[in-house]
Amino acid sequence: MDQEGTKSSSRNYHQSEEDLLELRRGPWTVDEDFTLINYIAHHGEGRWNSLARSAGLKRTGKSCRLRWLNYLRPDVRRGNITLEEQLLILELHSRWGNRWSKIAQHLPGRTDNEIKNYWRTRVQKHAKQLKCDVNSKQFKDTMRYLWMPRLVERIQASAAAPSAPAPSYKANPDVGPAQIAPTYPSIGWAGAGFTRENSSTAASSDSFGTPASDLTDCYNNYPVSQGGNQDGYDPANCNNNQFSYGDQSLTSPSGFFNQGLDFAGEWAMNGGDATESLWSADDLWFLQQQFNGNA
DNA sequence: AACTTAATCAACCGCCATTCG
DNA sequence: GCGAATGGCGGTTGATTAAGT
Repeated sequence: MDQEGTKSSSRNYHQSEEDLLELRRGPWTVDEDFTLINYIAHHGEGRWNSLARSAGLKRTGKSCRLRWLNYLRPDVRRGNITLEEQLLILELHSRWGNRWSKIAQHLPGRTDNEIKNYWRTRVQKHAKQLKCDVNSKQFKDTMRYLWMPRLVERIQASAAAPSAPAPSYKANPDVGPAQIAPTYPSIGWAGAGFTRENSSTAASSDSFGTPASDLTDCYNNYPVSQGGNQDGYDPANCNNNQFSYGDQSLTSPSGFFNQGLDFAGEWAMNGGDATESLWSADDLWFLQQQFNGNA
């Protein structure tokens, strides 16, 4: 068992290891950060417990590792999750579930913790609003046939003309002159002009009504699609003019969400206000009716 | 302005798998 | 081969901040 486990399990019986070593807990100070960064710069990562001791940090190795990986690492991206990242998270989560670390590997600079937080605070919130389980088929269909197309539409609209009304969404949409190549970071957008400095501003909002970045630069840096990866995730489904998910069609198999797609299109035709949350009161009413009628 | 509620996210917890001696 | 140490992961908590009343 690890140090923390030993510590917590013995807490009620005798003086804990934490007390003996006067281990610190809670938020990291600037000095601690500096010490950790400095030590890793000279000695590298790994062997976290001994690293913590050698560096003179009164922290557990776990705590040091977490602080480094989630916050101090130089390639950690901070700031709002972009539309593309949201789309990717939804897509990958539909494939792998709560495999946060695995999902994070496909979002350069994002940590599993950040993605996990995003999912819990944003996605699960909407499941709650819809009074359905986040793992239910209904909610998954909502994501796949309504939510993700909206994201795609917003990405396309932003790329085509950031200030113009968004085009209506259609299954197998023809993007037009924007010619975005919606490949995923897992297969190549890593780094390409996509840094902390240029990525996250509060210029617009995401599909949940939370701030998102100005995406124009990101599209310009999309690489040409490459082949499928080892996880069986085939980005070839995304060519230069279309965005589709696997089955090439965004028509719900049951027809359950086709109406939803229609109103998503209307939503877009009405301008898709950048400050609007994903679900308006009408949307919620509509979806709840759908759930109640189809549950 | 004061208070309450909601949202966010850094940090911790506990478990499991792997590595090490 | 075995037990301890360590690393890694997903789940949860709690402090802080923002928004609403």
